[in-house]
Amino acid sequence: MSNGGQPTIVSIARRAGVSTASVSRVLNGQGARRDTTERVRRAAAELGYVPNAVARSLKDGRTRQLTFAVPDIGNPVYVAMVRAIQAVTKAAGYRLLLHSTDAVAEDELAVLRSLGDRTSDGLILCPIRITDAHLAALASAAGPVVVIGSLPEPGPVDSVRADSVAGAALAVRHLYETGRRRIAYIGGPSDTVPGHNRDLGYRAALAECGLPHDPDLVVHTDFGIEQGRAAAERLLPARPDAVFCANDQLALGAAHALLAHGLRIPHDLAVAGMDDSTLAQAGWPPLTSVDLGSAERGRRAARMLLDRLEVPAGNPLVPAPRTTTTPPRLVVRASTAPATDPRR
Amino acid sequence: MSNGGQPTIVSIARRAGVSTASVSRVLNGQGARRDTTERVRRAAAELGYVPNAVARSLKDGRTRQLTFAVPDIGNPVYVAMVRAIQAVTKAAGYRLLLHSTDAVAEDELAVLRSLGDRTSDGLILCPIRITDAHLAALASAAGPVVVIGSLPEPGPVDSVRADSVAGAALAVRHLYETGRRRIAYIGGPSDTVPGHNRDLGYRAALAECGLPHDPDLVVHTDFGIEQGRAAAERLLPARPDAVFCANDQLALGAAHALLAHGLRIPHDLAVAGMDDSTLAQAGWPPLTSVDLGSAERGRRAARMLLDRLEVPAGNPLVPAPRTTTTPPRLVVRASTAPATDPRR
DNA sequence: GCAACATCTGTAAACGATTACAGCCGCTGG
DNA sequence: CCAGCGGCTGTAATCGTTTACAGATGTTGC
Repeated sequence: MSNGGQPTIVSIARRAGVSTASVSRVLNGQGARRDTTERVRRAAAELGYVPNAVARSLKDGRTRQLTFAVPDIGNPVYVAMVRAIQAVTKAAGYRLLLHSTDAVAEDELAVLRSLGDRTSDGLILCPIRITDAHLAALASAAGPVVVIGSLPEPGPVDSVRADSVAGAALAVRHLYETGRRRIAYIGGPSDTVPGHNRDLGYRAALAECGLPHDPDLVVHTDFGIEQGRAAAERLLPARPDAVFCANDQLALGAAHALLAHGLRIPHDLAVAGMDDSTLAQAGWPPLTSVDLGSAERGRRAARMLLDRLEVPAGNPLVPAPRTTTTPPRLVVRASTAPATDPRR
Repeated sequence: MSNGGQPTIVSIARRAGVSTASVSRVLNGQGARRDTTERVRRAAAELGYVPNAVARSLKDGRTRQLTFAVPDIGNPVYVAMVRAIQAVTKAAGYRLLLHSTDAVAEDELAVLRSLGDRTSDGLILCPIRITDAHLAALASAAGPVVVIGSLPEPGPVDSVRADSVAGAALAVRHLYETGRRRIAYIGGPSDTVPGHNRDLGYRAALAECGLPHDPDLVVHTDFGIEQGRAAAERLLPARPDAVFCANDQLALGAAHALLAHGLRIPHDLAVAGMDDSTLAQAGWPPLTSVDLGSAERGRRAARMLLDRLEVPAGNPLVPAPRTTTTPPRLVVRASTAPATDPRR
């Protein structure tokens, strides 16, 4: 044996005194004479044989591996996706390759290209911005891809998106309905898709509620707890009675800043975030947030990908790319209880 | 082309009018005539050739993939490990397969066995308990394994452990030094290695500080925010002046319960957790915690694994398994500032 | 102009599995 | 007793790469 001593189908064949074809057949449940079957089974067991997945992959052109390219595993939103995806793929007998892109576009494109190396059977890509280069690369991808994020319609591939416009509006409307009138906004970087859309939702809901859009009540910054803290500091002079944040991290930071100033939440100011990550429950007081369905998006993306892979053999009809949207859901917690005096 | 239209080394050879050997050589940087080199390069570019990693793996017996078997990606501690591992493997040109075991021993053993399928070149295993079956499987693993966790000495494989005994002691001593005398403990399941060790550290530090071990001040439960809340409720009648928790999740839950009772942190009670995960910073007030070096453990595990893999060819000397321990580090935050009246 | 040598190139054999095909065997029925 | 048939089995090709070896080509020096 030229390899590391690992038994192969050949060693089994020799030991059992049969051909490699028979070994393969027995081990894969094809018919064989009782005698042969037994000898092969025994030899395999004695040698502790484990089939070489690489060789098998080469033969039948599939690896039973899927890749998930995620921008930042530090963010609980993506953790939720990883979990959901992992659960689906595991159940379907696929392994999961985790690729961290660090939100670098060049890296995302590299992953897309590397689909051609046949290392995995499909890819779930979660880009934070979508450039023309992305669209081009998606259109000519060497295998099935599902994008988690918002592609222009009609997209080149399957995609799952969150409705963050509606989600943001849900939160703002809720703040309005609980009596808030000076609703500040801490937004993420507006050149990202989520950053931009949440912005839109904020403005739309303000308009709908008949509230003016006051630039003094808006701050844009990067996502992060520390950034939320700093942003809240900058907003305080404008005397908001509520702060809506594009993200739970920002909301948590903002809440800390407010509490540090001796303000009471929700008595003096309400705080709401987005994503409904574990951070929202972890906050004090627990934060109202909007669940954009991260886990659900992961689940759906994984399913769509598997659907593409499990086309019954000899079916050349490739269905057109589909897009699905997960509905947002408002999760009300203590941080947005109505102000004690509704007329304040 | 019998496959999905993917160009292979054969298509390039045909197009460039050379043999496959030449193509391979050119593409792998071996010497070749200028003319040949150019023709091959051009043909490859025109066809958009990407080498088939599966075939290559089969040939040279390595996949450049590593597996990380993690109990629960929901836990920030493991997220930190995944991140650190991913960073190291990526830099070394390895892909990372993430396998979620859901802390099921049977599943951990299955991963260990599946090392034999040559899907990945090595495994980082993070078991939550270690049984004899684990030890046996480790000893006969089909490839290099690094365990993150505490193996009996001398271990069958490389391992990286945290010193949670010392870590817990650090926290308890800190509480003592800031004037606390009735230090309660919310522990994790004591049949897990971390659960057990943190327990030991708590007791040791109490003894060292000359404090009695009062069973009324101790509660054991599962890890989780909700569990922390419930546990704190049960502790209150015993009138502790500090709560040390085996985990940030527990600490966060406990803090919530205390605040909900109108108690002030740290004025009335100090709270400290362990792991120094993002939850600790997210808490209000920000929680003192003990960094057990999750990221560092991930990093070291990855490095040790790579060390095993990159043995200069033809070196049959396999070094004995090594064990390394990451030192704990106390991170003091607002939740354990000294009580206002030091004599209370 | 030719020998000696260096450099490049092609042929073919691996890697470990699956599988089409053909051959062999034993059985059944006439 | 033999044709025909069905079930097992073995041989060999295949997946896409890398690489040892041998053969071809070119270069240099005399």
